[in-house]
Amino acid sequence: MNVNKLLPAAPLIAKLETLGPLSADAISALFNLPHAIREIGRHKVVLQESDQPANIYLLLDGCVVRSTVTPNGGRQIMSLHIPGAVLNIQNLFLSRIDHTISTLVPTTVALIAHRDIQNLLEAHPVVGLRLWHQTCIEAAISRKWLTSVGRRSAHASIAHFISEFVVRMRAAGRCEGNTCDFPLTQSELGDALGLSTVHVNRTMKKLREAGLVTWHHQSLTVHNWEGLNKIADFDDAYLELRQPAARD
Amino acid sequence: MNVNKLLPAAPLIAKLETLGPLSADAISALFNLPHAIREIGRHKVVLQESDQPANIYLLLDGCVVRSTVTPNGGRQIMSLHIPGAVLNIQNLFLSRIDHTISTLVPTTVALIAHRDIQNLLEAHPVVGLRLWHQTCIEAAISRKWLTSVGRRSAHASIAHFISEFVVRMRAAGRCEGNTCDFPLTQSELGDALGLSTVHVNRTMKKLREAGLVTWHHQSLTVHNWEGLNKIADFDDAYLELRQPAARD
DNA sequence: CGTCTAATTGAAGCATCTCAACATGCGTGG
DNA sequence: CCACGCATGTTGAGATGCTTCAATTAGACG
Repeated sequence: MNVNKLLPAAPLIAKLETLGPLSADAISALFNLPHAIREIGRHKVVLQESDQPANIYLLLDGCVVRSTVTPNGGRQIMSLHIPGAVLNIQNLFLSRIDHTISTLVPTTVALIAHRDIQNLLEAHPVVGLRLWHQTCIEAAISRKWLTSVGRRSAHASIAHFISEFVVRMRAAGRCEGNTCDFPLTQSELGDALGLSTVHVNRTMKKLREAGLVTWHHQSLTVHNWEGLNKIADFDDAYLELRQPAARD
Repeated sequence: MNVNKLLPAAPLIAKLETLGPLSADAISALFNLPHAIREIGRHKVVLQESDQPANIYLLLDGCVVRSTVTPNGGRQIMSLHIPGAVLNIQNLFLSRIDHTISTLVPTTVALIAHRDIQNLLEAHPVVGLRLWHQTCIEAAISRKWLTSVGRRSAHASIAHFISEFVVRMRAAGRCEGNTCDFPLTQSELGDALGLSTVHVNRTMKKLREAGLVTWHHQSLTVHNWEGLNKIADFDDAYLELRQPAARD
């Protein structure tokens, strides 16, 4: 554990602060968490099904997905995470994980001991509330994915995925205009949406021909945001990216 | 708000206690929450998309689902809740809800003001941790559903749904032997799994003919638990119903 | 250059859907 | 107590969105 250098917690803090204020003390406590940094290559496993990780993993840079494999060989990607995400906060409560977490691109994570997180949460309960809030937002994202996979056509499903991804990347300051990195392959996009690679390819072709998006070499550009959102039935409210919680 | 009668919190407390111990003080605080009871008929809306509920809803009896409707008229059910569930704990953080919560059968809920929950969480932080834990388990359930809808055949998908439902009902003490109430219609089961009513019907017929389950008049019996679990690829570990959290 | 991964396209098959008809059961009003 | 209506379940037949298999192209990288 590196207890001398500060934790590069800026992406996490930025994310938590979109959810509500954090005291200077809490922020300082986050920066001073003991931690180890781990660099992981592209398409490597971070945590494996049935692991009982002794640490909490904070995503600093890169991109990871949760996935499982079914007996017939199919793979389902269940969520995607960009920097600032805490990958296994559930391991504060659950001992095992029931899925695999793996990288899409070269990725950097920080490992933080359960004990240190627990101490921080006791000293700064507001951090726990922000992290719980984040858990709730991820649950909302998961529900949207379920709706895509269950009830939307391949076109709408892919359009929704792209819309959500771009909005999240923009909120994380990782989008230039209408262009951002897009770290998935067509095969991985299919695994996220319950589609075959072939069908993803054909459907993307139509979206491209309709002038909505282009996608080359891991870089994606949206040319017609409103058109894309419309066929996606996309509304970013569930991502809770702006408004301070109003209450009736 | 009824501040005189005790909140019938037994199902909630039983559920939270499967996750870890609660102090007698915390339990007493739960029983003494000010609340209002609301009885709701079958197939009624409890909370509607874009509502900003002023209360937290605790499910005391009955059964509810979260769902949304897509522009093409499809409906996706994203989760199902049995007594003991807190239906909108996310409204402690998020002002609006992005889906509809509706009853499957006649249902009783308790309404508790945000302020009273917040006070309780400040006085008994362990209750917050248990509820957060529960949020994480619901997220795990949601990931399993996504896997079913995205990558499993209709047979496996329905078998998985039934397996999970029966295990959850049993854990809640609402199962007699291999028989329990099954509050969904075939159409609703289809909406949960992204299938048409017709296909649910045909698939159920095959499961019945294979001697796995019978289902009549809202009552379901599993005749071959191992066979059902096998085609479902079902393992109940993600429901976290037994073991106290071991740690490496 | 040769090798590997990812993208692309064609063709055929099938799991699941849609449309449509009919059966069953249950609550309600006459 | 019967008749009707409505929700739910059941079955048939035809249509289709998506899959699978297979082959080819294009880029990236040592």
